[in-house]
Amino acid sequence: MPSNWVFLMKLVNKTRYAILGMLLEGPKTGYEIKSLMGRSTVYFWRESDSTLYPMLKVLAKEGKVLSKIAYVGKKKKEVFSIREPGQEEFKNWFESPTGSETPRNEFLLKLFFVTDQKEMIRLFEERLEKIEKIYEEYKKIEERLEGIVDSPRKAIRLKALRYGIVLLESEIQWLNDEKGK
Amino acid sequence: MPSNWVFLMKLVNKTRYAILGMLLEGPKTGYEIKSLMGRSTVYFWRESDSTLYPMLKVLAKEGKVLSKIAYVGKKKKEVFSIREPGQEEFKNWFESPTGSETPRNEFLLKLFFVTDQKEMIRLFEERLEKIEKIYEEYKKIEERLEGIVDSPRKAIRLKALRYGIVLLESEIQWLNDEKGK
DNA sequence: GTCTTCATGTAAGCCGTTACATGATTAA
DNA sequence: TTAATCATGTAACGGCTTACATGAAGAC
Repeated sequence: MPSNWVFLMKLVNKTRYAILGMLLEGPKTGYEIKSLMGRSTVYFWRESDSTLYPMLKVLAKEGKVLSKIAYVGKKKKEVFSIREPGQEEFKNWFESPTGSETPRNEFLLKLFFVTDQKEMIRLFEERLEKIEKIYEEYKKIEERLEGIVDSPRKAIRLKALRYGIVLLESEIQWLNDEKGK
Repeated sequence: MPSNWVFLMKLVNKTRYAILGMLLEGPKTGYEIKSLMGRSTVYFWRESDSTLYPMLKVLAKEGKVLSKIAYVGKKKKEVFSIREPGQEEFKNWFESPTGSETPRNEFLLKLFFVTDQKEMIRLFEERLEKIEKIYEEYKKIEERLEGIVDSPRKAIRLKALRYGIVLLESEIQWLNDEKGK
C-alpha cells in the first residue's frame, strides 16, 4: 500500500456540477447554459466556452446527460437533458461538504501591504466603486425577481440574492464610513 | 499588425508581488516568507513551496532581488533582499488598478441550486460553522496586534484586519438570524 | 448590408496544486 | 531517539484562460 494512499485526493472538476445543476431545471443547449450563467451566476461562477462545450460532450459520453440534435431551419442545435446518473452525481456533490479553498484576493493582498493612510484610502475608494456597481446589478436582479409570480422557488432565489445584497451593503457602509473619517 | 494587438494581455504572475511585498519589510529566506504568510495572509493569499522557491530564483535572475547565501553552523540559508528594480515593479503593481477576477465560490453555487428550505438551512449552517472559525482566528490575530507597541504600521494593519472582522460579523449575524426564523 | 446574437468548438500556454524528495537542527 | 521544525526544491498533472476559428439567422 503506497504511503499516499489516503491523500490521493483527486481534484474534481466542478464545471460538471455547474452544468448538471443548470440542466436540473430542464433541457438546454450549451449556449443556453452559457447565457443563463451570464444572467445569474456571473458574480460567483463563470465557465468559458472552452470548458463548457467539451464538458457537455464528456457528460454525454459518461451517460450523465442525454444529447439530442435538433434543427431550427438549417440551424443545428445540440440539446442536453440530465439523466438519472447525472442527477445522482449532482446530489452527491450537493450534499457533500463544501470545499473551502482560499481564493486569492488581490485587493486584500494590496491592503496587507499598505504602508500609509493615503494608499489605504485609495484602495478603499477603488473597492467601493467596484462593489457599488455589483450592488446595482444585484438590485436590478432583485427587482426582476420580485416581479415574477410567487413560488417556493422564487422565495428561495430571493433569499439567496438578499444574502449577497446584505453583505454588499455592510461592506459599502463600512467603506463609506472610512471615507468620511 | 495582428488583430489581437491590444488584447494580448499577458497574465502576470502575482506570486511575484506577494514575494516582493514581503521582502519590503526586510530580507528573508524563502522559508521565512512562507511561514510569515502562514501567519498573516493565509486567509486570502497562499503560495505553495513549489511556486515560492522557484520564483525567488527567477526574481534573483531578473535582478529584482538579491540572493545571499548564509551559514548558520552547517546549515545553509539563502537570504533574499529586495533591490531597486524590485521595488519599482512592486510599486507599479500596487498602484495599478486591481484586477477583478471572479473567483469561483462553491458555496454560492450550491446556494443557487437550492430547491427547498431544508437544504438552504443546511447550507447556511455549514457556512456559519466555517466562518465562525475564521472569525475566531481573526480575533486572535487582532488581540496579538493590539498587544504590540503603537505605530502607524500597527494602526493600518489593525484597520485592514477590522475590515475583515466587520464583514464576517455581519455575515454571521445574518446567518444566525436566518437560523432563528 | 452590416451588426448582434445564436451556436460550437480547438489549440496553446500559463498557473497552481499534490505528491515526491532530501537532509540538517533542535526540543522533548 | 524520535518528532517537529527548518530549509529547499522537482515532476506530473489538471484546470482554466486567451486567442483563434467558423458560420447561420435575425434585427435595423
